[in-house]
Amino acid sequence: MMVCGLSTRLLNICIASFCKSRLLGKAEAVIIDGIRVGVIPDVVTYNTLVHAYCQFVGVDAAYSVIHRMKEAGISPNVITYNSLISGATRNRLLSQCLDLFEEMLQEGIHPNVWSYNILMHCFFKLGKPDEANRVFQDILLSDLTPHPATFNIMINGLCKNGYTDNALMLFRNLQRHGFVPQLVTYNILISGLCKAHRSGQARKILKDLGESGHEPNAITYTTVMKCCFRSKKFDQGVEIMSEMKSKGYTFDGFAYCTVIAVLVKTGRMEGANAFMEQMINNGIELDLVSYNTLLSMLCKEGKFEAAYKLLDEIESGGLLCDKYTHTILINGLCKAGNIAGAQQHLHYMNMMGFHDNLVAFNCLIDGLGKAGRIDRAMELYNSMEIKDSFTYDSLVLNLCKDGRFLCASKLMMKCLRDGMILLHSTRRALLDGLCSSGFTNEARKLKLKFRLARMLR
DNA sequence: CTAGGGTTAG
Repeated sequence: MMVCGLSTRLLNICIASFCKSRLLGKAEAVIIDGIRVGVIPDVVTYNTLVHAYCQFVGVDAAYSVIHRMKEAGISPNVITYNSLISGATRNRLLSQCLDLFEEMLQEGIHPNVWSYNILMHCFFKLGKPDEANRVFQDILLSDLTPHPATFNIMINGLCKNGYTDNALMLFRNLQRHGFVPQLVTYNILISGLCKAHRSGQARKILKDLGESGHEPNAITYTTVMKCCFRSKKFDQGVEIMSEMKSKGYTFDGFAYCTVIAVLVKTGRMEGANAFMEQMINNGIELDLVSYNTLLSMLCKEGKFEAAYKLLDEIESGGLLCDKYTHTILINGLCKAGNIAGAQQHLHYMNMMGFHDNLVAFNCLIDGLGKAGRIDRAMELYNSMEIKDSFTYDSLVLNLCKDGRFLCASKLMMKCLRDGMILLHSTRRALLDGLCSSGFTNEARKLKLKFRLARMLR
């Protein structure tokens, strides 16, 4: 018996190692081999497998493992279900999350605090902060002991759903009640505040972090670096990067992509190329985001042959191009003046099931407008179900450039009715255009509407 | 079962 238990433990270590390296086939083979020589897999074996399938394949594949474990006479436990629910959350499948939760209760398995943490995270991820808050309150009122992650998930969810102030308030309140923030907590807040354009508060939290005894890690540095770049403090951003290097942090794919993207965006191609080379030489495995970053580099340099080749390379490597990949190429083609190529790729993108990629449509609208084909841009606009302020900005500006101020003005009115306020420069171009072509009344009317819209905001 | 950082358009 003792020997058998030990063997199962060894089996589990072996399975975990294969699963970590995404070698699910090998993990399965080891289980079969083990059974042949009398090593019986236990609930931990199956849970490891369920978790790996959730992460690398999908919840449905993981679910079929559950059938197999039941057949083998092993009952799933709370950890099995937590893995499944967490997998469904990653894939934004809310109804599946709730179904699994229900199923767990029906199986007589008691959810633990992690089950509720995952559920909260799920509600936040799907933009339902009220539901998440209800779960949070339930945890506090129940006899479960909240885990520090419970608070972190709550603070992060509030930030991501636009409730930065509530997140800060919760943070301070918790501190008053003896909650000791972890490094993650600081990272969550710094990121949230940066994204909400509250760099003053972000700096304050960064200072708190420095005084807390925690050492900022690579995630902290990447977050702050991104914040610098967004507020156009490029030198400061690069400085942070070298500080990160000198402290010996691994400069990982996240950090590299942050820096390379900003170098590409600001046209510093030598630097971008140098870092890309460094990233590859350092043996960092390229994932889809890195490939997308590389693609944006090639497009900016006008190397479209290489760009198309990269698409094939991505897919033959087993990755699937996402909406970013398509948008980057379509935008690149537009900016290079190859509208036909952009249209062709948009068509391809639709065929691949990305009809809802608004950013790509906006790129083509802008490209068509800049190429003097504003009527074709309007046609495309009319065929679109969803539009945003980027759509209107491009159209209004290009209509103005074409001298069609009344048409532009009509579109502007539609925006205002929908509660959108366009860029100051766009509004200026339209007002100036209307005035100089004698439509002073129209301009006056529009100005009044702008003022009203501002008041209603 | 473990929350946090990276890629797209005006």
